[in-house]
Amino acid sequence: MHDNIENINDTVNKDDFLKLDNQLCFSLYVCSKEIIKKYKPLLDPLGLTYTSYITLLALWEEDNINVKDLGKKLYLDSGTLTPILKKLEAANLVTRTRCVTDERNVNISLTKEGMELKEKALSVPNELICSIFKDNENFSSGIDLLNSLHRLMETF
Amino acid sequence: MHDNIENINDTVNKDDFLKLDNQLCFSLYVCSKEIIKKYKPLLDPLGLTYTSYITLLALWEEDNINVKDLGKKLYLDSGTLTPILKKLEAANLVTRTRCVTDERNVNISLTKEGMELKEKALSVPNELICSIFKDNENFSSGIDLLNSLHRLMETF
DNA sequence: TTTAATTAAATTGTGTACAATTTAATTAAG
DNA sequence: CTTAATTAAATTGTACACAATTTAATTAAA
Repeated sequence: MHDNIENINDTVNKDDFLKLDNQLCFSLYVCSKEIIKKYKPLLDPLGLTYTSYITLLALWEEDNINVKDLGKKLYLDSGTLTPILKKLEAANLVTRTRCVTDERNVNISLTKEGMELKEKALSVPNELICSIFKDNENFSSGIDLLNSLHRLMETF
Repeated sequence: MHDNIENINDTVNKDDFLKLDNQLCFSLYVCSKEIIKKYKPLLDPLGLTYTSYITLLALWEEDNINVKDLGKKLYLDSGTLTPILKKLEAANLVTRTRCVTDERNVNISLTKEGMELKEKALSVPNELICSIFKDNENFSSGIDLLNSLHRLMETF
């Protein structure tokens, strides 16, 4: 590993590495936040935050899933999910029930309202993309780029 | 704009768009969080969080900058920055002083300790990259990819 | 100039994130 | 079988992140 550090230093000035725009994470961090802000006007009418939206996305893909598996899909732990799921329950979009065969698990299921909300949410991805890109030329390359990035990250 | 929506629907099923892995933002959001977690063991010894680290990065690039301009660089508002800057001040890394010519502005300057911390932080970017990538082959393409993505986002 | 509008920070309130701990249930080991 | 280890959620505590409001200072307009 030390060899690799040396390799990088051969070609790039160490000081440049601290430059904000060279930071691997900073770009991701800013892009992510900026896009999440773009979701807000689209999700507000549905009564959803970004986090509750992706939670429902996961449930629309796979209903009746426990908190642990949901967290694995969303890369969120119970500390984040539990309060969000309680709010979704209070909004009558999901139910939270202890699993009868293993009382440690809590199963999350969509209610009729939760399922119906999907129809309203169908337009969100397109609206988001329209609000980001002027035209759709860049779109597929953008998605490919991000997916490959995501796969790369999963090798962590 | 409606034309563009139609174009997308011609090629991609509307329902597929809701699939989590097709989500533009979700990939960014997860990658960003995962990398920030990777910073933690590197920043803990310096007594920094990720946000205070990028704040110092900005100051190491440009010292003696007011909160507004710092926020523009970091894409953070005063609601986030003020508490962080107060903590950095309490840690003796920066000073916060009202600008004499315009008392509305607060100038942030590095202390001697704040400047010296940069030397310790020089190794962080390399260490981070080593902890993410097994080898450094993918590195420059990764940075290019993210920089182009970032530039794209700045056209919002 | 005296008020009105603008601007920069700070403050307030809400909503994540996540580490660490706790609680309760299940499984494994002796 | 009974205790020990493990597991899943929930809880607790800390730290952002940002919208909206407030406060104080500056600038613009009447």
